[in-house]
Amino acid sequence: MLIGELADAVGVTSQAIRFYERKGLLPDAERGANGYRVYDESTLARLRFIDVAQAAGLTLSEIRSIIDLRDDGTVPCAHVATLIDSKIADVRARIAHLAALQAELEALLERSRLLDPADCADDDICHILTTPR
Amino acid sequence: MLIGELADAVGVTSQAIRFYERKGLLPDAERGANGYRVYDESTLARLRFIDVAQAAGLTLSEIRSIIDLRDDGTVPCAHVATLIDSKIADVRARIAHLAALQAELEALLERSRLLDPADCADDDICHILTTPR
DNA sequence: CTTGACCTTCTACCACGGTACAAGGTTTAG
DNA sequence: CTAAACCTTGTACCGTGGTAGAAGGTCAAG
Repeated sequence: MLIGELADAVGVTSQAIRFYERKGLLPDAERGANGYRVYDESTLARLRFIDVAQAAGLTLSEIRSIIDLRDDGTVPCAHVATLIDSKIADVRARIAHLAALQAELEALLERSRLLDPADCADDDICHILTTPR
Repeated sequence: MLIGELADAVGVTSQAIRFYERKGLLPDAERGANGYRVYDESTLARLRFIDVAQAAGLTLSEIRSIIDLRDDGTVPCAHVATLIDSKIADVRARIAHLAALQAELEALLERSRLLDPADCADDDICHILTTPR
C-alpha cells in the first residue's frame, strides 16, 4: 500500500501521515525499490488507533506515550487509565471555566439591552463591557 | 509615563504593550526626544479595556474591531452586542462538545476497570480505547 | 566614570496539528 | 513521447497571544 492509498483508506492526507511519522507516532516506513513508503495493515490499524485516541481528546504526544509503551512491550492500560483520568479533570475544569464565561456573557448581553448607546462615553470605548457591575 | 511604568500599572509586560501596538490595538505611541514611548492616561484606559474584553473571551482581533469602530467615530454598541451574541453561541457549542467528550471519557474509564489488561492484544495497541462499544 | 536599569529595534521561538509549496523523481496510460 | 498522477525531501506558513534574546542607545545615581 502506498501512502496515498493508506491516506484515502483512513481519511487523512499523505502529508499528515508523514507528519505522524516525523512525530514518532508511526514507525519509519518500509521503502520500495523506488524509495516510496510501503505500508501494510498494521499501519492502517495504528492510524485508526490514532484517530480513536484523538477523538477521545488525547493529544498527539499523549498518544505517542501510549504507543511508546506498547512498542517497549509494556501493556499500556494503566497509563491509559491515568491519561483518561487527568483528561476528565481537564475537561471538567474547562467546562467550569466556559460555564462561568457563558454566564458573564449573558449578563453582558442583558446589560447591552438596558444601556443606551447615547451614554457610551468616548473614553471607555464601550460601556457595555466597561460599566462596573 | 514610560512603557515600563504603564506596564506595571496595568499588570502586563512592556513587550505585550509593544505587541498590542503592532497589532493595532493601541495607537502608535508618542515619542519623547530620546525616542522612548510616552503614554498618558488614555492608553492606560485602553489597556484596561483590552483586559476586560479579553476576560469576556473576546480575541484580540475582535477587540480590535471594536476599537476601530470607536476610532472611526462610530458607537460600537451594536457591534459589541453582536460579538457577544456569537461568542455565547460559540461558548455553548464548546461546552456541548466538552460535555460529550466528558461522557465519553467517563465511559472509557469505567470500561478500563472492567477490561482485563491480559486481554489487551498487541495489534490494537490499547483495548480500552479500541474495543467497540 | 561606571554601573545598572531603563529604553529601542529586529528576529526568532513556544504549543498545537497540521497545510502548502517548491523542486525534483517515478510510474502509468494513451 | 508526453501528460497526469503519483511519490520524495525540505522548508515555510497558518492562528493565538504573546515571550525571549541580541545588539545597541539613554539616563540617573554614586
